[in-house]
Amino acid sequence: MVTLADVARHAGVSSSTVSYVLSGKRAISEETRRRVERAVSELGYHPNAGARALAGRRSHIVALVVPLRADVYVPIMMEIAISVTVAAREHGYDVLLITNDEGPDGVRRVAASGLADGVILMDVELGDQRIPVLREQGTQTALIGLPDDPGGLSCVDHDFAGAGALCADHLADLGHREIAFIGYGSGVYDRHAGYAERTLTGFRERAQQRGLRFVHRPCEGTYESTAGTVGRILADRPETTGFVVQNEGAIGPLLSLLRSSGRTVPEDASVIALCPDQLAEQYAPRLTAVTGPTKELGRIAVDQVMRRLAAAARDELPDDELVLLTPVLTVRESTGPNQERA
Amino acid sequence: MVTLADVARHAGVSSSTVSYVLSGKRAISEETRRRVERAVSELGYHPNAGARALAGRRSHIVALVVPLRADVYVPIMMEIAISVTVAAREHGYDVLLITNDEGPDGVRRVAASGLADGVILMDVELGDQRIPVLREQGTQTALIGLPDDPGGLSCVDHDFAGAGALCADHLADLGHREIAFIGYGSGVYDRHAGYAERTLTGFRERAQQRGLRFVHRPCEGTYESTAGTVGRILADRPETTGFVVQNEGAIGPLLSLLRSSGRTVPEDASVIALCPDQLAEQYAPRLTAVTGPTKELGRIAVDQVMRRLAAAARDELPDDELVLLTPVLTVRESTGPNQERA
DNA sequence: CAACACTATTTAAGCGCTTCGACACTTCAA
DNA sequence: TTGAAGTGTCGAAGCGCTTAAATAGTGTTG
Repeated sequence: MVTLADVARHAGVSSSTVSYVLSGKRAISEETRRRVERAVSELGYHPNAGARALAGRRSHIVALVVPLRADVYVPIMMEIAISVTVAAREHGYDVLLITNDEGPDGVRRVAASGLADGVILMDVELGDQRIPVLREQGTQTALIGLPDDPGGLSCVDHDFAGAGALCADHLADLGHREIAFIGYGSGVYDRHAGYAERTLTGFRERAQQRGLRFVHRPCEGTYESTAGTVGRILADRPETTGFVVQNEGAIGPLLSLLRSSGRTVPEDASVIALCPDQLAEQYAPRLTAVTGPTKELGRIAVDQVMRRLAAAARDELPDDELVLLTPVLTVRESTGPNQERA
Repeated sequence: MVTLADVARHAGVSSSTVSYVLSGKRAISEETRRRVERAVSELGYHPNAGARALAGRRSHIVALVVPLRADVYVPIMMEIAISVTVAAREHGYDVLLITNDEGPDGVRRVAASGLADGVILMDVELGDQRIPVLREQGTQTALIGLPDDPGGLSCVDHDFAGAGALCADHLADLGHREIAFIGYGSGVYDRHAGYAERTLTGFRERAQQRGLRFVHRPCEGTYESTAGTVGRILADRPETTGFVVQNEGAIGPLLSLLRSSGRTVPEDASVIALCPDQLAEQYAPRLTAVTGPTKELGRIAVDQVMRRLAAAARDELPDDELVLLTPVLTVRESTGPNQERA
């Protein structure tokens, strides 16, 4: 193993000089810098992470806490995880993956041991148990999601309420008056997952403003469950011409069911999905969809943690930031004017 | 911050005694052990990770290298990542997430800095550049996937060849003679992704043994691409009654296209998918599918790394293990006897 | 030209833990 | 009764790095 001292000897300087060259925390002459850099690359030196963490009181690691649950669309989680990792690397940080099965203890362990300098929490629930732990540890934290009380933390999330409103507006603009909102399984609403509630609230408020009649139906996302839900909607409210789907698993079944009930999309029924564009493109017809910039979520969360860390290093009190990303409506082939009213 | 020394003082012993209580590496009297344990919990002590890594020359971290590419079914990657993380925790290890955009350098950095004690590589390609790096660093490594030369490494993977053979057998048993294999995009085959090639080889060999005629068609997995591919198959080989799909994105389109070409599944055409059961259940009709135990992959990879680490700690040469997990065929509603031949 | 400021480098003191060897004490066979 | 072996605890030396303080060298200024 090559150490700082080896590099120093090889370059003919003291080891602190090497350290300063590497960290840039002190002025170093051009000549010395070059000698050190040559020694570093000739010896293939990589600073020992443990020693660096111990002496520098910084691990250069952020922990990313991911949910174990699979009731959210998994590719999104992965996309966030990857964008967090890539963004963290740009700050010289690595990412530790923590699953939520340890609960608040996992977060405490990682923060208290100094394993991670900061924490990014995904899938935040209202009244999340991990938040008080992080607050009391004084760990720099960013949430992907919105808690009830974001004091002392930075947050970033999609503007789900705005996304819901966008759906309502689009269907209203097309002349639809009778809408069905097919949501996540009831478990998701039971645990007050913010994204589900906020989407629904945003949709509901705008729907009321625009004079839409609508029902919200939770749906587990399996074929059976969707068949039951959609069947009941079509039976009870045959006038329904607009469908909003938030549960990715329900999209395929919904389209099949509409077709087999004799309805053509978009002539007889309009379908708008709250899902990533990639998924929306996979169906026939391609789906009009509302989505937010997922990769940005990860990147912004990392930036927030880094800013907090930098402030704390200067002994300042970090700002609590709150960023909501604007959702985008992409009109494709699954929505059209309400023919009934023509 | 609470340190070992604080705990020692509070318990009235020396700090080495506390260390031995915690590590169990030396005999400690019942009485002392209890006093120390009480002090630990009263003070809320968590050993400093950096110091532990430095002194013990073990970071208690394994790196998991995930692909950036999205051409494999992402939920599987996530499932593996999570099972790795959970399994690692059971050994007292944490997981560092590394994306492949750093290439071999990422792996080198993490290994050479002692940030990770071991590495788990996903999405291994034939002739993978990261493998020689790991070998020369002497890092304990497990691969999820099979490289061309697994010397000095442990490997675990699904038995994709077996999975391909299982598909051929099932269709042959049902009397199908003219099969289309709808694979991944051609890029996947171009980079010699092992899983794609091995599935195809396993299928091809068994198909030949069983006297099946078949074509293999790469397919990007979008609706358009699948429509083109399937359209050509139906036009060129109208006798085709069996379909094997490996690209998850192509499943939905394939089913739609068969339906709109007037073919009923499974009466007129049998479809068998190489995909997770959860996905197979989502379609109508539910798909007969071949899949392997994904969670096991992560767990076994972790076990392999831990065994290698333990052997290396005893100054032994770790065994190279190679585990192939047997795939399982689940017959559902999308396959049936070939009616043409009746 | 002394006094000073400024720059570049070194010295040395830890960071909090693990672990080796030493030591005190007990037990037991010779 | 003594030496050997075993048991439980402690002291101290690092692990490889960062950083404050000291030092040496180099101009600048009154």
